[in-house]
Amino acid sequence: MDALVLSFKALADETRLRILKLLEDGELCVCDITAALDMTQPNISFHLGILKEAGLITDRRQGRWNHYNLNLSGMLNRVLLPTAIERIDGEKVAADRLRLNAFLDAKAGGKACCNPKGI
Amino acid sequence: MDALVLSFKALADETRLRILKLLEDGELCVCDITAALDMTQPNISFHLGILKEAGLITDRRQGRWNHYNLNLSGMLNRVLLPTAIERIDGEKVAADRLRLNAFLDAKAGGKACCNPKGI
DNA sequence: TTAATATATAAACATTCATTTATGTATGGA
DNA sequence: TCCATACATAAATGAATGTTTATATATTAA
Repeated sequence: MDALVLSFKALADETRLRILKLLEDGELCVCDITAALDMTQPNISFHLGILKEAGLITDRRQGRWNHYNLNLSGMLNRVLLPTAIERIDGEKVAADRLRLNAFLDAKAGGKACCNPKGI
Repeated sequence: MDALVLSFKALADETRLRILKLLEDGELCVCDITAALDMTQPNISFHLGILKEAGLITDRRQGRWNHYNLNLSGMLNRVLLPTAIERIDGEKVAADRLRLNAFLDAKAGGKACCNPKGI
């Protein structure tokens, strides 16, 4: 039962649902998510830690980047993740997408990853 | 998204999962649940309030008794409740069932509802 | 090898949540 | 009408959680 509580606790937070929603379209690194949600990096790392601890996401280290992905393995995750993601919506989610795209564009423009605007 | 967070918050607590598990077999009044979980009555009422607020259970007042039921209406509940209840298990759940049955037997024996042992 | 980048971790603080104790309210029986 | 019962609500406390600020670690580039 503990694992079940851990999963529900991880899902019981708006910030973490917003992160899962972004991951629906594929893996992202911490700086992508930080830019998209417009929050501090340690805060995002904290929430990613909780999602990972609950087994809802996996991480893949590559150099200094840590890429996070949805973990769709296991019966519980295959029920909970689509059920949740399907219902995550609203103004914040739309704004997250806009900021993420702007950030990814800046990255593609050849600038540094976590500081694409050179600030 | 708020309603979704509310649902997950309600499910993210062991005590509330134990209550849902008991309700799987049919409606119960507050004193039944209080006896089964061996907790204080205001604490049980607190948790029932959160489950009701999240729409996971309904209540039916009859005289001085308030009977609570699983609310299986709505797509989200029809996914979440079975998914959760199916996975709620362990020693505490077994002990809850034993205490509940003892309490229901005492009630059937003609004693007062919330104080079947006359203490 | 020095500096910058990406991320994690730690400490401090604020907030939310669970639990207990105490009290209020409504219902039904004596 | 009075009392006991079933439950809810309020206040107080303690524990868990989220957020920020500061710092540490690891990797890459210059």
